[in-house]
Amino acid sequence: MKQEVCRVAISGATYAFDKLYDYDIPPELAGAVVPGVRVLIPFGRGDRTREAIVVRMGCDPRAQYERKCILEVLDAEPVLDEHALSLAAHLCSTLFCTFYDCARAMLPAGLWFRKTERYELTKSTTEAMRQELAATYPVLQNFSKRKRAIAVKKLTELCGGALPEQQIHALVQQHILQQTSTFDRRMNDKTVTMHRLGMPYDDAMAMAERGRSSVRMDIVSVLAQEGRMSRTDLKYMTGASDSTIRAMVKNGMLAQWEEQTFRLPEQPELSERKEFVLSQAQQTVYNRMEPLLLSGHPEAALLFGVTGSGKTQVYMRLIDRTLQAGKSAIVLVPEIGLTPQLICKFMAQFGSCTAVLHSALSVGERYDSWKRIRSGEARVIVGTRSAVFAPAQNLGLIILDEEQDDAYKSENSPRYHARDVAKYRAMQENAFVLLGSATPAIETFYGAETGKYPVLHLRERYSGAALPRVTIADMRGTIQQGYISAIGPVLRQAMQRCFAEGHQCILFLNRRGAAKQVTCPSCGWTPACPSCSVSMTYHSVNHRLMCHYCGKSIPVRRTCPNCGSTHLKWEGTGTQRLETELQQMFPERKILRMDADTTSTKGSHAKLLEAFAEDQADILLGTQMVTKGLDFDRVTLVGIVDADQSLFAQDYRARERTFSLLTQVVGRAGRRQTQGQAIIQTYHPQDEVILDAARQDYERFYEAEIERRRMLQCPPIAQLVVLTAVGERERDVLAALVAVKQRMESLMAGAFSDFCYPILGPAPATVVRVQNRYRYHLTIRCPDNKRRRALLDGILREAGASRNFRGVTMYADVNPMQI
DNA sequence: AGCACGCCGACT
DNA sequence: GTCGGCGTGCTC
Repeated sequence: MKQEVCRVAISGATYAFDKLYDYDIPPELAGAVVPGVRVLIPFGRGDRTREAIVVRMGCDPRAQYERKCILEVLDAEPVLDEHALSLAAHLCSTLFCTFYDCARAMLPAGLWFRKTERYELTKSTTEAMRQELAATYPVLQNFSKRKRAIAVKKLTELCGGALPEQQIHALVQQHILQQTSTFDRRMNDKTVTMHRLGMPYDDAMAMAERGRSSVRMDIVSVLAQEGRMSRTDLKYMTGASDSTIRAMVKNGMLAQWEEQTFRLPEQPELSERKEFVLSQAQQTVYNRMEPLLLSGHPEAALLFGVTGSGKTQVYMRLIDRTLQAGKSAIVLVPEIGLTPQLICKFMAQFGSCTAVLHSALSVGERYDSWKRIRSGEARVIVGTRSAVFAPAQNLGLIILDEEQDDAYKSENSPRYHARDVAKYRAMQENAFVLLGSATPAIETFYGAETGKYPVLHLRERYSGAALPRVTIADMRGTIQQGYISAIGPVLRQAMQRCFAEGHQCILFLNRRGAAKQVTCPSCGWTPACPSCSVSMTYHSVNHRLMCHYCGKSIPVRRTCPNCGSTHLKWEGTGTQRLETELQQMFPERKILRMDADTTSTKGSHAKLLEAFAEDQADILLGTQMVTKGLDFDRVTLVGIVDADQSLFAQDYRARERTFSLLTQVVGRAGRRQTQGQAIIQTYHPQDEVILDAARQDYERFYEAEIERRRMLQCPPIAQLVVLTAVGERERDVLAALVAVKQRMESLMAGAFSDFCYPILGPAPATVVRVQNRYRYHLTIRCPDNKRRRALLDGILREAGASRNFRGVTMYADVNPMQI
């Protein structure tokens, strides 16, 4: 009988040596080795055991090397089916990532195994030999013939904290000891480490004072106040490090235990399916989509519906039809935490055949969902970005809600866009991709315009509510009029009127966090993070300065360390400061603030929204978070405090993001009978983006923007590949990029003369230094084709293998969201 | 990455 | 003489 062979992708490979390796299949494993199962194989000179995935049967026919043998098969059934394997291969070649990067994105974490390395005496070692050798190698005292293998961790402990590596190495060489590895399933529930004081307050404080440790004293007083706190929060509040807390647990000052993390409430009552009636407009677009869904070919469409036009009902009807046709559907949402209302609707409608995939689930829960999906039991899958990989059986429909959202692009390897993956899957599995948005991504609309897929419009709000009346409030000159406030006179009056009518309002701050910077007016000093090239911002909750990139925090200073001035200035309109200001402006009104600070604990987001919906506050104040999928009957006024903030970022998508944001926020006003009002405060009332957003005129915005993209040669007109280098030594990082640029240019002059495009850079990344690592990049503006893949593949493999680039890692990102 | 092999300095 | 430094090249 012919010797069986297969080709595998190995775990833990870098891009430089990530390729298929051929292995023999021992006869006893013959039936068990099929494409998609994970196996253990010996790899490298040292034949260390590694995990691998069988990608296909057979081998490289021209192979002249000797093959090794598969050791073990880990799965009874493939974890990746044929579609998934070919999708992974496609992602590797287009996104320049390793096969295992893809596998990690596609499979639930609960499936991964933890490798435990153990040592044991070899069979041929006698007790006499062991005793004799123990004189020279004391580590042998821990072993006996009867005892099973000892895990490295245990052995380290037995040897007093340090593993005697030389001894072990020598003993392995002499075939006295051998290493074995086992892979244990880890399915631990997601838990959070909690702390409280481990002794009475006075004793703990005395201990901390004796050690003259201010951090410990802080920890003790914070815990005395709060009683109990998670380790994450404790670190946030006090700036303590893990090691400090661990030491305090060890000496008894703190107690520690594990607690289950919050989970989304399991299915809200499996109520009877609500029959809903589609409006005329909804029915019209549904009628156009149904044939696409049932065509049996790959299809796509853009559902372009203004905010409040009832896209969700159309989705529901489509999913219903998909299920009737015996197929399954995947619904992607940008961020599950922000759309609890949507999830509940789906759960209520499709009940037990729904599976939700998101990060708040425990590892075990996610694994269970994955199994339910793979078995075909769950046929409606609602989830975030990575749910696009869900092993849906007989896939018929993929919906991307709010398809323009940046959250659909992965920030780390594999750097995929869920929209592209959805299209690829649709292509393979003859499914229908529906992109839904009120402000489609420029590239999506471009695709529709160039005839790749149809656009279906929902131009009116469901139930005929009018779009809000939008006012642009010119903020120029308000300071001269005596208003130093962030709330200008126009918005202020509108708010007063709104409250007088007994309504609620939403105020939107156009920035990421509660940014509040500290500066010294006399010398210009500003606190900078010691490990990142950004300044630190003030957080009132813990009264500390924080770095938003690495999370480091330091206590607030009263004096400038540079010049000694005691008049430090607190700058910027963070949500926190605005809250204070609003409270003074409207003392009798209740304000809910929603930002990274107030929603740091899981579930607090939903609680805040609930409180607002139940009328417990008059003003909802927040950042990006208030823009998503909220639907409140009594909100008639929306104020955008600082519309300009995101307008002038230097990257090419800044205008698009601003337009989308403003349009979404404006759409939050008046979703029922009453016509709402939106007020956009700006210092640039003439800017086209502001004007177009105020008019809610997407097409006009699109025309201007696509023209800009054409001028700038940016996506979707041209494509960008950004090569980033990261390393601790700045000049090494730059040198590596200069070398790579030269190499590419010489290739483009020679073997790749048919693929010659300008290379820009090296340029510093937006934040040059993060956690003491410098990042620079090259930008190549070139089309996506075989030649590009070949060129970049070669470059990245060379760079990864080269010794000259030690300490510098390099990766490519295709059409990144931010440059 | 992680490991073995190989070729030069300061030790028993 | 040898133990061990880390530069180099390979991984089916």
